[in-house]
Amino acid sequence: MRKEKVSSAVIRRLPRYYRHLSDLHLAGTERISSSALGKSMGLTASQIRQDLSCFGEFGQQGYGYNVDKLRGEISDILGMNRGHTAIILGAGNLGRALLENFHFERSGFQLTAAFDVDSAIVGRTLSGVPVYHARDLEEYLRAHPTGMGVLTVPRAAADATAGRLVRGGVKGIWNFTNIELSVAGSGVVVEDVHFADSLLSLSYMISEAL
Amino acid sequence: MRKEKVSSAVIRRLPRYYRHLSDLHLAGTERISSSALGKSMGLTASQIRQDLSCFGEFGQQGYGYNVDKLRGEISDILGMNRGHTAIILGAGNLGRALLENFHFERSGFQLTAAFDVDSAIVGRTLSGVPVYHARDLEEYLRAHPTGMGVLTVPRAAADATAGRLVRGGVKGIWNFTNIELSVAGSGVVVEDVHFADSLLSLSYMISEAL
DNA sequence: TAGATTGTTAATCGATTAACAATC
DNA sequence: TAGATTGTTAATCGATTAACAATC
Repeated sequence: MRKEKVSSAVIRRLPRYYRHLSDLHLAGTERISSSALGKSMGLTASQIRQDLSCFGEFGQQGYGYNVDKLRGEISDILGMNRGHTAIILGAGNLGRALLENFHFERSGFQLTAAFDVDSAIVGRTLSGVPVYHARDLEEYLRAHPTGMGVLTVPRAAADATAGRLVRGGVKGIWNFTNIELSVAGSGVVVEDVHFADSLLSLSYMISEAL
Repeated sequence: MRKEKVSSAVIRRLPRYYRHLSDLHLAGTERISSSALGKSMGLTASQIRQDLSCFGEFGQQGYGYNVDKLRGEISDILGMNRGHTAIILGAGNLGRALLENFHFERSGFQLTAAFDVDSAIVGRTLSGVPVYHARDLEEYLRAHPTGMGVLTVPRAAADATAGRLVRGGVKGIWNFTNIELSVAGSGVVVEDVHFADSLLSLSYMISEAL
């Protein structure tokens, strides 16, 4: 029974399902039951069946799930085959690390451009991606409608840059700056990667264990 | 009423409280009520009071909370003042970006060393942190007991390196590799930063919005 | 004193788990 | 056919929200 509104707990598990199914497929596994998958992922079989039932019926009684078929279904659900485009804002250390090492295309995103203000890199091409001056962002977005912006600018420029992205029509922002963006209500979705928050959670858990 | 076992939902919110209270303090705000803090963070006042009550009583009826005092209490709860030490495993692009740009000390961690196998950087000092050869990890950990390891090695080396860290006595691993480490049950806590999972969640949300 | 706001107990809501008829 | 396993409904568990006496 499909759901119209899927809870964020379920959405957070979808990429994990995708990753585990990809690994299983790579290892040559053809089919798997919810209970076997649950055991390998540390979830209950019930939860897996309940999660999948938000999106449709992908299994077969008495058999389980075809690994590659389910992997494909989940990649569709995640929107990995929609040809999303992305640009990077801020080609400093972190932006460059993502640009040069992260495989955007494996998540279904095509990285089309990077923007910075440093004249030492503006005009160059890094890992096949052209670097433009940040002042030309609006012009670029008009000519090349873009789905998502990776925000790796310095803290001070974060909110202003996010606003420019939103006005330029992006649908989502992958936010690596350690502030909470004030673009709420604009219809744009923001996914935060807060390193500091993550580290502090770890600090808590380490400290508790002592 | 203090709790012995605090839920992970609460733990995830603590760093946000810390960040907001720090901003408020910087902005000169001396006191704040749970309802005002809730409004600015998008939480209910009830939730904030419920969360804090896991750790003690920090407010005053009719007044609210002293911003700087509460900030200090939360930093203690998070273990920010325990002098945790950390090392980085893998000084590639991402490891270097963290090494050179992330302020570990602001989260209470002292970064004492980095490890890599690349002879071009082994022996050098990056941002004040010495880079040793990965083969010397065990020797280092014996001489310098370390609280936490930042795992930024290539995927293929991830699980083996995690095992060496655990046997070397670290209490936690900050895992940037996109695999799930098999160190469960060792008493070591693992905090995952799965870029690809995060991006796929964003992909889902962008795709839904269309 | 009157108003504000806490910490805590009770009520509600949502997510996870268990149970089971349907069926491959 | 018999065994396995699904999708779904019901039961349980936990987290969030509401209410309120206590008190600054």
